[in-house]
Amino acid sequence: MKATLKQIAKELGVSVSTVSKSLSDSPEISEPTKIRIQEYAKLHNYKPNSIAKNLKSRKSYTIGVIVPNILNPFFAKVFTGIEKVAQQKGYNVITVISNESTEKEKYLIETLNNGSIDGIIVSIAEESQAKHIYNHFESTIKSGTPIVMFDRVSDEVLCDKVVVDDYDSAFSATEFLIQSKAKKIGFLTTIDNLSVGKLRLKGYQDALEKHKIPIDKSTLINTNELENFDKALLKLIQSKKCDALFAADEHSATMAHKIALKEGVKIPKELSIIGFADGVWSRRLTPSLSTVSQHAPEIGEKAAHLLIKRIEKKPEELLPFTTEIIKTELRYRETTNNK
Amino acid sequence: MKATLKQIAKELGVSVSTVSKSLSDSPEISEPTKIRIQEYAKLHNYKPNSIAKNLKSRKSYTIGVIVPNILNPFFAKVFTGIEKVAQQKGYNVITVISNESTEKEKYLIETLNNGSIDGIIVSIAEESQAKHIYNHFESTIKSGTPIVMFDRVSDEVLCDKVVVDDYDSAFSATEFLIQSKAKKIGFLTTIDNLSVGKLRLKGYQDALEKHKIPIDKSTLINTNELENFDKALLKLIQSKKCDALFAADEHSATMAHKIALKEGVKIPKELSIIGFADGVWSRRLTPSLSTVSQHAPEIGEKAAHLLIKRIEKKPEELLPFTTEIIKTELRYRETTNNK
DNA sequence: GTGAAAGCGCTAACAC
DNA sequence: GTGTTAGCGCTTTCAC
Repeated sequence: MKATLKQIAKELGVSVSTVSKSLSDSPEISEPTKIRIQEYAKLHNYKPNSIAKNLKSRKSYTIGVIVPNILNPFFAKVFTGIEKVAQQKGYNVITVISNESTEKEKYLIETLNNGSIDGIIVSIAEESQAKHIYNHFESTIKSGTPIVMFDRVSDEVLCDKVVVDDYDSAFSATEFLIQSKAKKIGFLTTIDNLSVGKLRLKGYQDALEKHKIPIDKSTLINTNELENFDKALLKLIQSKKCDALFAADEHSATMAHKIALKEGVKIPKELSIIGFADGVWSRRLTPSLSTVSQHAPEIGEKAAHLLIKRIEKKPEELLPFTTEIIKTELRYRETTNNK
Repeated sequence: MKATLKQIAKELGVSVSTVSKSLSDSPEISEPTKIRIQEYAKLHNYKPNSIAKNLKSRKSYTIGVIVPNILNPFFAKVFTGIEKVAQQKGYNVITVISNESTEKEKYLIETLNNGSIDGIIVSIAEESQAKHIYNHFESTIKSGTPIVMFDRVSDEVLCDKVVVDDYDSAFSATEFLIQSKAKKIGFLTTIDNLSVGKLRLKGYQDALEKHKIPIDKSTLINTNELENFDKALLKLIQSKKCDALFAADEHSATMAHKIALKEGVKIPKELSIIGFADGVWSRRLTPSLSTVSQHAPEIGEKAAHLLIKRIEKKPEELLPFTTEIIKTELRYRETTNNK
């Protein structure tokens, strides 16, 4: 059914190599035969079989992407960036979901690393970060498959990385709250066992310290068990201890928003909220949520560029590993007292 | 670097086929050699090159997925369903984004259909639906690559489909509003040129008709130009003509929510809202949004099952094309007057 | 200018 | 039990 070089060759009474050369417009072949063959190929809708080409070239022109959860709009946005660049550079993207599980992550990376991909872009599963299990990445790299990590990365693995300035942005966001006269700023997180979660907490703490504000542990909610988190948050908001909250992730930010409104707390008059969040939804909330925006598509683009650069480098040139930092942006919306 | 059958064969002084057979545990080979070879392979971390296998078997064990926009949580959720089933059945998923453009859709489907995928799952780009351009799908199917369409499908293309009962659910949702004593129910849509958009409008109209409620065109906002939509919606809400709104898509549903609150309209006392929407965010709004839930992951699972079934069928057995309908569910949250 | 042949890594029918 | 061979579809070197 599908046209192949062989069939075309047979049909036109020439050799396979003549057809191959004609279709790649080689100067070796005479114009008339080239034209004859090209027209025949077009007519029969010939498409070179990419699998055969890949086998020949020992490249798959495919990159594997492992994300913990595509429903998180941050990862979905990063993905659009990856896909865009891959597209431009002629690569396909195979996407798989680790579901935050180390076992699945291991399994996926091993199945991908069998020739079907030229390199991998990954954001580490929560479980792997919590338990510091990274050897599956190391063995993959050792086998010759390059890896680029983004957002959730590990110092223990030598590879290219793309991260956000989590520490700095948490610091600035906290400082912004201080400067807009917040007296007591609470911190909310459900991602305390992630690399990014720790950095955000540190940024918050250091900002308070810089302004000589003592840290009150009772205004810090720090659990990744969502039900307990919600209960603790309700109590904190009912206590009216805080006049501002900094949220390290989407769940805490939106829950703070929701519970405060439910409890009749005026936002931002009585309570300001800033949170890490992506996607259009922070704008859709009423009042709309002030956020730290992570430029997720750029992260994806950068990661794809780094990976493809490493895939396409000549073996002799060695490329030092880099860590790219994408700047965040504070988006002052309606849950903060802006000038 | 990477182990191949050839290398192993050379190293152990046996033939390639002996190695191949040993590794697939063929009974043809004696236990001692099998064990010797298997151990050597494990030691050197041998992995069969899937590209070579695919070339041999003329299958890629990969399915292509074309979505208009992965940032829409509906598509992200469908994707999780596809990925899950693919995973189970040993298939990879190559995901590409048409960005609602016919040209991109055409380009993508053609590049995918070169041997790198065994079949395609697609939700049609808006432009293609608006202009009724479907020949790229037809030619792909004719070339022997099966397609499964979901959500945005076309009667003009013969293939398997998975859809939601858009008409029925719009009908029931409207009827629910009528029964909860709404006097004037407006209709909002920004997806009027999509197949699903038309069905939802029809369901709304027929529900009104059944209850002998005249349709007032001035309460119907129907434009896919978002800025105009928002302006018209603001006017409609300010006019206080309606005491209920049915929204055919996420944008209209959330904008109605946002504008109503901004205008001081009490939800649901003065205005009820039901909308088509997916993802956790409708719950995060205050008041939380009542929705028509589309069971998106199930749609993806079903689509993947249908596609793989068709891919793996023997050529001699013909499989009639089916259209699966996934039931929706009304989620009564806080923007409606529930019993 | 055209074609034969080798080879990418693998499988499998067929010798021996 | 093990090896030889052919072939999946393609590219590319080398002969003619």
